[in-house]
Amino acid sequence: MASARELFEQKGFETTTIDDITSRAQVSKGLAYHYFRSKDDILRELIRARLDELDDLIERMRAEKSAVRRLRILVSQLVTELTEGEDRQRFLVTTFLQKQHHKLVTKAMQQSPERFAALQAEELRLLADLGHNEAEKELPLFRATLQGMVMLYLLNPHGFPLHDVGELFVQRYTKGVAQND
Amino acid sequence: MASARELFEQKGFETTTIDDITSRAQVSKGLAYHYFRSKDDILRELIRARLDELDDLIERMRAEKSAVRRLRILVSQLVTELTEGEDRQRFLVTTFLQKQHHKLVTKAMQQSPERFAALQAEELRLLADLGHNEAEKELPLFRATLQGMVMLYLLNPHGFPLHDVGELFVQRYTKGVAQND
Amino acid sequence: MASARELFEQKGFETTTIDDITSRAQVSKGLAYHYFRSKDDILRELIRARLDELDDLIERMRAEKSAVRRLRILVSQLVTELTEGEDRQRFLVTTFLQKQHHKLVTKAMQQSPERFAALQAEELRLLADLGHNEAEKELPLFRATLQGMVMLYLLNPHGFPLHDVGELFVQRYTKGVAQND
Amino acid sequence: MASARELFEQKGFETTTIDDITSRAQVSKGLAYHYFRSKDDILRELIRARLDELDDLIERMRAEKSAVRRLRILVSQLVTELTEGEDRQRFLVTTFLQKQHHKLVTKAMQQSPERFAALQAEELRLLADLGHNEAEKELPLFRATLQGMVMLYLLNPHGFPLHDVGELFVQRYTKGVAQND
DNA sequence: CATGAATGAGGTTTCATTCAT
DNA sequence: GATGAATGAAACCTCATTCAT
Repeated sequence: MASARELFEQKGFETTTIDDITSRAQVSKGLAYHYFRSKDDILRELIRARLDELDDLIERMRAEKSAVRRLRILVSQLVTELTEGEDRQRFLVTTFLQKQHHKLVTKAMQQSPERFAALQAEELRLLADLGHNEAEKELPLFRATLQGMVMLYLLNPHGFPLHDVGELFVQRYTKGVAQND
Repeated sequence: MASARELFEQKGFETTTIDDITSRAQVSKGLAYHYFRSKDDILRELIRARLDELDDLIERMRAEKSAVRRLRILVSQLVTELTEGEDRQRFLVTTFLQKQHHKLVTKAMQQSPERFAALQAEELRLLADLGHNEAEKELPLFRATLQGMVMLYLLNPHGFPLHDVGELFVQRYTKGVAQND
Repeated sequence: MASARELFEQKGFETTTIDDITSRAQVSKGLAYHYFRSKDDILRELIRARLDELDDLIERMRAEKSAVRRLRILVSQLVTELTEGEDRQRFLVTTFLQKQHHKLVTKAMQQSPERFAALQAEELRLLADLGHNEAEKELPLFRATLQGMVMLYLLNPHGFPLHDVGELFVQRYTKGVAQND
Repeated sequence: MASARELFEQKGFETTTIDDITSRAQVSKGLAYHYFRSKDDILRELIRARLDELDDLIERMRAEKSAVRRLRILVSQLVTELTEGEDRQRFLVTTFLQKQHHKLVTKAMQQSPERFAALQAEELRLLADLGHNEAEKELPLFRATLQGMVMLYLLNPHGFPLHDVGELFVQRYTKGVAQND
């Protein structure tokens, strides 16, 4: 799975062959099919593993009391993931977008829908705690800006001032909130 | 090219075969190679055609005096493109993101770099006219939010209130600006 | 198709590879798939071609007036096919029998069901003309014996006196019938 | 062996995998190779087991005095085997026919050639007792009809009146023979 | 300008068999 | 006896590309 992930990230799913994967992992081609039913199945497992990581983020946000610090957790998670695993994020975004993977992605996401509900709940609570009286209305815009930061960075890493924009984003959403709230 | 575009949008580039394209276009396989050097070449041409469309947007923004209306042009262009050509936008975003297309995309973009400079200039002017004294600093965040709207809509068209968010976005950026400014 | 037929007859369908077929036919593997959708499709076409040959037999029986001579046509057709194309008959019988080919065979047969009706009509007429007042009742036994000759010959060509048994079969069914009827 | 037999009968020998067999039998793949040298070896054993069953038939014919009843034993054995184990018979016939199994079949048959001699002797005695003065000459035709009944039934079970034809066959061969002979 | 037959490298997948445990 | 991870050869099939016509 590690080999597959690295190659998918570097060359894309369709462009990576089973041979690529198994020879990088130093196992036989047959073994791959002993553990995975198909190439698609490998992708499925990778996505599942990725979604599992969300739980950690949710946990950390739940544990933190201060709204401002929760916002910082969210933003710094995003910044870290991007700067440390640019290719990975690129791969994930394109995979989730591509229509031909839609079924596969949907199925993987439905395996634990409560995860997404929990994340959304955390985000709503965050916005409310930051002083928004219409958190539901604000949420999509809030999310859009975060997601857009990801996108613009991925499209042109050197041309997008990720840290600065992140900081600006935090400032904008914490204006008028006591740092220790 | 129309057939290719439709198929790329529906099934993705790698998954679409020359046979798919030519049989949809009701021409022979040989003819495709009479006009295009390779499958990649078809993609190249499609991207070029797409980038040409940017000029129109720039032109319309240049022609409009009111900053608020210019902002509305930008947002409504985005909304229209998304709602009328969801698949197309999805395809474009993924193509631009994917590493294996990077060379191809870069080359297409370098064929007229002034285009992007012009668009950026328009956006800066817009922000300044809307009252931002540090337009350069604001621009990335401004763009991120727009780009993020695109992304969230593409990831889940029915779950993202595109029109509402667009409206909210316009309001936020026009706060304190006279409508006829 | 000729190469495929020969190889299927010699080595069986599953045991014959596309490579076997194309290298015997001295064409590329790709070409086989230009004309046939799959390996199964090749088999389908071969069966169809075989069934077409039935028409010739039916025609010859229709043209002949004498019942005895018609019986001789039927038997000698069987003998000739067996002695001249032992492997071919073996292949056909096993193909028609095998459950995994059932769908394929059924479909091929349904493409012209009138053929089998015509053959059956000819056989009934033959039995009636040979003096059987209950031709319908006799037909299955008549056919069984013919089919059994095929089988026993195929199971052990050198151990089964095909010509003698054929002659005996003709005699038994023409007993009491004037040679010139 | 039971799992193998059932699967071979349903899907054919080549189409059945060792995995199919062992997972149906709920044992490990390794265990299959502990008991059988190869997949072919499993088939070999199955054929041997089948041939052993012939002894029972021979025994029952030897034990019966009345020729007519012996004939009935033979025919009813055939009818029972067909109606109760259609797939099995189909599989056996195709296996014996297929050239690629020839060696294997031949070897299995040579392990007790006396069996076939005994059966043939019984059949000859039967024909003689039924009043045929040239039993040797009649035998192939006699066998052909029986074998043909098997074939026609297997080719189209619902379309072939097995019981009626069996009865007609018995009548024809017992014409003029006292029932208690 | 137009066709489609032809190629062949390379892709995914299957499977009998082996072997360390 | 029993397991199942591991192998690798070989199967079917795909497809971008070429080229004679």
